[in-house]
Amino acid sequence: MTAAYLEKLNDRQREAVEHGIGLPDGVTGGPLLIIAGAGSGKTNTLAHRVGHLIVNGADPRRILLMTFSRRASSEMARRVQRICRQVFGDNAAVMTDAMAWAGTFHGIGARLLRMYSEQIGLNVDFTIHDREDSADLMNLVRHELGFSKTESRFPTKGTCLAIYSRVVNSESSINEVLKASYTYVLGWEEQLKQLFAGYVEAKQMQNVLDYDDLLLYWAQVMSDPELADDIGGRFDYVLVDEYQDTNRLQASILMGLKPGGRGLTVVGDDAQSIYSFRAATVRNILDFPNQFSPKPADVITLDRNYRSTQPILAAANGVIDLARERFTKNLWTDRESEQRPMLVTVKDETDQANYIVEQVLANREDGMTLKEQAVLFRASDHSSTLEVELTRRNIPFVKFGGLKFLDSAHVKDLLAILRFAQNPRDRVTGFRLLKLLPGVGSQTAAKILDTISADPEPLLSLAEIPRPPKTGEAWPALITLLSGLRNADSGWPGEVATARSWYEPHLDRIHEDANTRKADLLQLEQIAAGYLSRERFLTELTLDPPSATSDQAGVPLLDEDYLILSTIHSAKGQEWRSVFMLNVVDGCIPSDLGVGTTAEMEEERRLLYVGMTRARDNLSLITPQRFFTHGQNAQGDRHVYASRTRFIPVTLLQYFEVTSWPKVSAAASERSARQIRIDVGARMRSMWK
DNA sequence: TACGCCGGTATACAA
DNA sequence: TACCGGCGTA
Repeated sequence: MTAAYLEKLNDRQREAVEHGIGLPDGVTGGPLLIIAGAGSGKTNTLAHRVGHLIVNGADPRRILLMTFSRRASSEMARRVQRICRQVFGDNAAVMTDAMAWAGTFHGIGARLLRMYSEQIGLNVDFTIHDREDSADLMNLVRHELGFSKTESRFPTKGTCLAIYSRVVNSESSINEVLKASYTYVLGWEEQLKQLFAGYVEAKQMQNVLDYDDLLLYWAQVMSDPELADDIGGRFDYVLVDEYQDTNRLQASILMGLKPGGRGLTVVGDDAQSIYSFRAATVRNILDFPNQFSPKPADVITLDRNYRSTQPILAAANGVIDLARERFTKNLWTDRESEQRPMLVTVKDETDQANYIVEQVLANREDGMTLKEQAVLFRASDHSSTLEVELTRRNIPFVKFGGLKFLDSAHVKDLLAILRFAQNPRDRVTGFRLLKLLPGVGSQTAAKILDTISADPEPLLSLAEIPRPPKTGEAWPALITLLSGLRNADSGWPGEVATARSWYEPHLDRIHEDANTRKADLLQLEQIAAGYLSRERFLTELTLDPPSATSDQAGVPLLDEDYLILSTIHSAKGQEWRSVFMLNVVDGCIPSDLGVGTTAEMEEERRLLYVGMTRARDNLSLITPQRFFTHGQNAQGDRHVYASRTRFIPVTLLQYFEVTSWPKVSAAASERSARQIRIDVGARMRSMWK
């Protein structure tokens, strides 16, 4: 019996889907590595494998499926269901809804840690710090230890956290990390050790975990043979997507879950490894097969690309061919096209924006919707000029990546109320909340938090301490609010509205533009309504923040047509008919910040490759001759004259249609710039003669 | 001790 | 630019 859905796969894909399934007596197959190039049907193949497992009798509750983001996770679930429907009909949803263990590494980690909290001595009500909270806590400890007043400058909170995070995620020593990436702080090694010890202690006292803890605690749990057996025994199959972007800690967890590799499948593409700043290491995927003995993992390579036209692929292959180290083969396709990708020179960022608007509208005239087109860039702020132009021309767009809704102060304030109610030992949150009151600064807040955290019921003791001077009526109002939240008076999600109505007067007092911010708070309240409980809301919002300003359900924009703006990182796994890449110049790609080592440079090259391989039919790389930069060095804001990215040397130009825009006026404007019509300088000088 | 002002300096991408 | 620490004032 051959299922119909298998017929649509190519031989390699089918091999990957069927690997180890249908063995006698329900024996689970050995470890499998699928090397899947860009556009090779990776998601589809993995979804088919999961679907095929379920169709062949695997228990969906015992499948662990880890993806890179929740967006990827829900896309996967959708496809699995579609596949299962071909066999189970309308009952398919019952099977796929039972796939409770699909999510990100961090999300799954958080769930398991809550489940096993008692066994590992963790309070089940732990809250999770996002990056900013973690940095703030690091800063508190940094102050306590007196490192903020050192003679020569101690690294900032952000740098400290970055170092700490890398040490944890790469499973290496501080010394190794400093030598590799932070040589300029090598002199602070001892102090950093002290700081990190204090940071870890503070987190434990306050019952908070940071992102890294979710993996670190999980890995620690897996080092206990009994617990490892118990957790690993929950799952017959473990599948991991985007394995090239996992770090050593994640690999350790995986090996703990399935030491022999039975039922283990990982999928990835070393040419698309772009997350080393999060300590991801391409070695994970390269070394995967030989982790197992006596027989290494089977490897299946998917190198047929179904996405891009041949000329686009030729150009992308040309770029990645120049990489120092390569492991995967070139991709191939039979999608012929006459149209080579464009390499367009424009005068500056304004012209870059104008060119894109013109092309996007022209494409739409030709029947391509805005949603089928995307503009990609290296760093979030590269799109600002374009955003202004799109807004001016009334072209709707949604931006992925970069600064998010959740990062704005007023949203964090409102969340702080809920988080403090959930975990009143969280000092960072407590500080944020208390400092909203008039007349309360760091000193007063610290005293209050010191006092109440000594009590087994901090929120109850808050009501008993003397009212801090200068707080007026704001103090009893806060007490009422928090005790209401503690007793769950308004229930969920009603308490979000309660918190909001408490916060709004403070918002008015603190911010000039209170009204625009209030709209965000209403939106947050809507989002909250989609979650089952306060704990779920806070956890999932922290682990998987909306990746775009309009990423939430219920926003009318989702029904409309809009252009996609995205960082290259956020564009991972996606595709569009037409792709524009901004600022394909040295200084942007490669970023002038990230070119310290060869490894970093190579990652920048892969980043360009990832961006280019998102395109199906049209690809335009744009190189402004000059672009605006701010404050990266002593000169501050200034224009920089740019040249084409070093990743496209002259030898690769054959793959592109090289042109400039606007066609006519480029030469003309250059002429007029050279021709001086009035000598202003001379006039100024003559004023004083 | 809260808070606004000022000058120096870091450093994107993101679960 | 945006943040951070230091300083002066209420």
